[in-house]
Amino acid sequence: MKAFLVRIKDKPAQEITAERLSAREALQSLQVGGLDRVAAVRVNGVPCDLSCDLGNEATLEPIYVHTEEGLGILRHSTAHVMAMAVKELFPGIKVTIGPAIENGFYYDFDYERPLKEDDLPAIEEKMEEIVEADLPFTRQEMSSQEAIGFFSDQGETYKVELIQDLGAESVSLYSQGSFTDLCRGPHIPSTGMIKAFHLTHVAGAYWRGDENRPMLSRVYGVAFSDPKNLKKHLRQLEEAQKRNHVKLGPQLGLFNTYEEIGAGMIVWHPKGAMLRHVLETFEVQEHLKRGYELARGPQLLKTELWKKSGHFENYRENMYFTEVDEQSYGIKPMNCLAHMLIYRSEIRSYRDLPKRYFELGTVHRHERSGVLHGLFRVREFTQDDAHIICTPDQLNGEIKGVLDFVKDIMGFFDFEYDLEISTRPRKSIGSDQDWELATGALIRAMEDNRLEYDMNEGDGAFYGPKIDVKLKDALGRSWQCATIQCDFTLPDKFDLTYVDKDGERHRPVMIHRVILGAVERFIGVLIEHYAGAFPTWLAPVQAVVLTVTDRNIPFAQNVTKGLEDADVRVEGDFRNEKLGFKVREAQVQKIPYMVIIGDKECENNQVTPRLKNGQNLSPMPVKELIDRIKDECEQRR
RNA sequence: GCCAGCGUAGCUCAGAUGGCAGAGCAACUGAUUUGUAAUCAGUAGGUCGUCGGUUCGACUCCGUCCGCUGGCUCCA
Repeated sequence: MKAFLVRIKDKPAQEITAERLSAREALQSLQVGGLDRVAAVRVNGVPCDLSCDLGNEATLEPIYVHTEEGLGILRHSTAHVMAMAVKELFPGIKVTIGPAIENGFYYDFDYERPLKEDDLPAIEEKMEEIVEADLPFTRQEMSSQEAIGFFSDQGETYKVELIQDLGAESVSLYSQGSFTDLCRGPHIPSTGMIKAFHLTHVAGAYWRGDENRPMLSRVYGVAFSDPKNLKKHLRQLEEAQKRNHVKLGPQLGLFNTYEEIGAGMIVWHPKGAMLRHVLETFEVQEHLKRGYELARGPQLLKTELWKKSGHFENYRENMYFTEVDEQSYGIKPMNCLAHMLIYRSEIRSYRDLPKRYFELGTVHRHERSGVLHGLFRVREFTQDDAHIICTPDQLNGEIKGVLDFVKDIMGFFDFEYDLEISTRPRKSIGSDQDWELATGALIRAMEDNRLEYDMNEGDGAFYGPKIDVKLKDALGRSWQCATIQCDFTLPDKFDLTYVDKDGERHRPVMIHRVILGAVERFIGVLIEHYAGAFPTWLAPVQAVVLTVTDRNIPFAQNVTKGLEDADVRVEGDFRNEKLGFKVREAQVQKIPYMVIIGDKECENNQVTPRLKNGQNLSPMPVKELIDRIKDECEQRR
């Protein structure tokens, strides 16, 4: 018999004498409630199975299945259940990896044919059986060599590869029923804890994300500790779908794509073009306020220049080329080159720096066809791009300035965002020293501004490291918007200089940066953020004048004219229809103000505004409405 | 690019197993003159994404191309 000293975190310890003691037994004797809802347990901070044996002293924290961490474990276990079901249904199929992910789980399989959506019901049915059977998850340790033998015998070559790559002495295996998987764990006690799950979709996925390796079948699913939560989740997905900019955009007359024009090319309809115009005007103002100068380069630049900059060498696959008068030209995928030449067109003094050139620059990039998506990934887009050329001493201050700019704009739109620093990619130019310097500058600026960030190794631009700002769409997918990139190489390649106090020429450094990122993508995020109901200052149509009857048309025309003259973006709906019909249409179009004109209004020379939330304002003179709208525009509400 | 799903009227969608292409909304015409989310009636509208094949016959089956959607390490 041994003595075990156990406690729940922050509670008094209890001594238990036993031959051996599992975490479950300890929790029982510590009288922890709701044990049937405990997915796993932290033992001295390490996540473990409930069945794990404790050492002689242990601080325990139960992980309940409804918590985020508990759900992750439940989902991971559900992935194992799915793998078991799939192996039973498709003999000879190979399992690979199956982690829990945000909002669900997946498992990748290799089979003689790709799995299809039609296969899912059968898999779900089989999973149901496994859950019903309430099979316990059991863990065993095995030496890597033994485990390799074990999986080789089953033909599970991917597992063998994983174990070899791990390079550990021993590995852990988890089994439920006849199914055994290589896994770190922990897992839920038994399959019966899975109260609700649903397989959502299948997709192809390369083994280890590498397109040179086999294409696997990935099955995605969700799992919950309570069927109610599954229903809730599915409802939320439906709600998110209503915000989908790919649907809303064309419905609201903002933009469309045309098969006959080409993939990844957006056509802006009048309302969308107006929205862009408002946003771009705002952008220009915000830049001018912050000491940027406007600049503008052409779409076509000689291929020779792209060779000089390194784009031809490093970015060619993403570029379009054409020939003009037997000269090769490249369509710009970035805006920097013209700005370099603008800088170089004069001798620059240290007194002139920093130079900040801003351009709403339209670029073309050849994105792979499969990644195109609505406004979020397109082949032609406009960046709110700027290049800051400064002395090395100014670099930190300039980066911090841009970070503040980003914070202002994102705060202005009420966006939450994540920050990421990306480091040197395999295909890149420049010396190690410059890369270190540049990466260090980014990290320092982040830390000076006390910002939290993730590291994304090897994902930088070919000419320098970058800070990325990521926003989430309605479905929780994150998209890069703002980015700040340090560049020591282009100033070198273009021999940019400034004359310093010492009278000598020195090399400036450069920052590439965008705030919104691509106007297209940003508008996509905006549409989803506002669910298409834009605030007054952004709304392409701010007001629609609605007549009750034909008698009211002359006055309504006056009102419309008055609003137009005051630069309100207004439309008139004088059709011979019932008011309810016209209100409905304006509502569906999410127009901020409906201006109702009936006999009463005509008599009193007033208008009755109806807000898109359904609220009626009391009748007022047109002037008052104009002031109200103007005020909202000024305050950008 | 690769894997899966999808493409029928301007929009949303029906159209078992191959046998003359349908509805609602929108559009147009007329009636109605309307007070806060759909007034009524009529008319018109389609090379079933493209091109090719199989077949007596293809929206339907096969192939090609075009386009759209989801996904392509959140690491056992």
